[in-house]
Amino acid sequence: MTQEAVKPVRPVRPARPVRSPAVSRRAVLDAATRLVEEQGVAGLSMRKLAAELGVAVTSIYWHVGNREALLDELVQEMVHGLETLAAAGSGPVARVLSLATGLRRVLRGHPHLIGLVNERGLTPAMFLPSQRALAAEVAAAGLGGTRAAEAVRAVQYHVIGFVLVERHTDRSPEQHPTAEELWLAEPAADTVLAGAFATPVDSDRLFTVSTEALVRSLLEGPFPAFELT
Amino acid sequence: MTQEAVKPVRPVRPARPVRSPAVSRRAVLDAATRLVEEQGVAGLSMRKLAAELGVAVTSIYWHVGNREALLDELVQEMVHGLETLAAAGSGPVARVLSLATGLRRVLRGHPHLIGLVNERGLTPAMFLPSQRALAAEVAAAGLGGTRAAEAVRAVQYHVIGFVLVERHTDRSPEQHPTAEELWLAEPAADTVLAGAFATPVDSDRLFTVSTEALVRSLLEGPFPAFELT
DNA sequence: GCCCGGGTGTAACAGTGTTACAGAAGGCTT
DNA sequence: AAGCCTTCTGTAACACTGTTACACCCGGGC
Repeated sequence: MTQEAVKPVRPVRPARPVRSPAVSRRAVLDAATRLVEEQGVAGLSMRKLAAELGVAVTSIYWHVGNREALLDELVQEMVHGLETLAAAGSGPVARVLSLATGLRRVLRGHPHLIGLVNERGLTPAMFLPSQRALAAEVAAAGLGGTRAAEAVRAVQYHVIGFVLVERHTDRSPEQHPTAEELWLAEPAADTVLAGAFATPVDSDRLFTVSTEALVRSLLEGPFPAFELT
Repeated sequence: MTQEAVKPVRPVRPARPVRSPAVSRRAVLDAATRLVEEQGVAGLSMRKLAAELGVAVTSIYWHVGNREALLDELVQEMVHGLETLAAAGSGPVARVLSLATGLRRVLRGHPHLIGLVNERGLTPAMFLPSQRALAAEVAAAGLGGTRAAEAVRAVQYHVIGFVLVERHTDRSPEQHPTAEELWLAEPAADTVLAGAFATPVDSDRLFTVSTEALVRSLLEGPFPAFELT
């Protein structure tokens, strides 16, 4: 009963390849990664994948079990790529900032997968390595206990949220009126301000400014360091 | 050529109802809203919608034209619901904070649509009303020009990003290890810190803390007010 | 020889969005 | 009154999706 295994939907390990297989699990994952990066998650269909590899659909299912499982695997691989993040610079604020920008850089490298990670509730696992690094820096800044945990989480939410937002605003075909056009259309009281809003968003700068503001306030904020519990 | 209109895929305005229609555009939109709120965006299928209304699929298409157009319409209606946001409280920080929490409240009221808005690149249009309100408060705080625009956008990105993140972490069935479990599993150096991380996230508090930190830093930050350009 | 089991293929099922086409039914013009 | 035109609905299909029941091939162990 414990190991019925009438139909091994997914091989735990291929043991030895008795026959030279037409595709390998690795090849399926690689092709899937390529497809996702080219056409997005919605562009990944099992039949397209099979055709790409010159193989029947069922082979794909044999190797990865499922579309969902396939995506899970892709996500896992990306999460493992997040474990090599280290702070740099001098001073807590600068070091936390370097972690944040590093996070954003990696996340933007996988624009299609980051949404999947979030949808699967894998965000905590994904951020654990960087969470430890962040926690170390925050502790070095003199924070501890609840305050420290809040600061770390605040930075995490800010970074992933920022990337989630800009992931779409990047490639929006500017359907419907842009904020810039809207500001120009209606005569505003403050023309200087309207002009500032009429310029498109500089994501990099906006990220730096907002993150630095957040981090600085969290670390050197109005709450004195001796208030820890 | 300008108005071929061989097949009016979508009626600009129903003029007069020549015959008592089996469904109205309004009814379709309402049923769609209900379906989306119950089963999420993926749960909205044209056939389900038609069955729900006791009508053939083509009628749906006649009234709303498209699934994409239908979703566009739902999004539009939500966006219009965002136009009644006003700042409250005294002091720029408190007033901006009230706007931010108001935004979050409204967004959380439409958890399924907020992702759509972002995917459609409608975020700018969606945030225009609150953007004006935010701009007014930021200006009252003494900021202007580029600095003001950056501050406003930083708050916007922070709020929508936060909601995007918590939208999923809310209803994640805690598959895979939770961050809390991960922190408890591995023996950490700082047990107090680990304990703090082992407690689940209090979204409301985290939002308040992080947003206040961000806003305070943006408005009263290290950049003096006379540095405007 | 036989069989077992890993790996592949054919063909189907149910579901999706979308549309070509045929109608029905009221208001309008002739 | 006859006819047409617009509005609206229904039937049936197309192409596509994820998934699976089933047959098949083929190398290794007995």
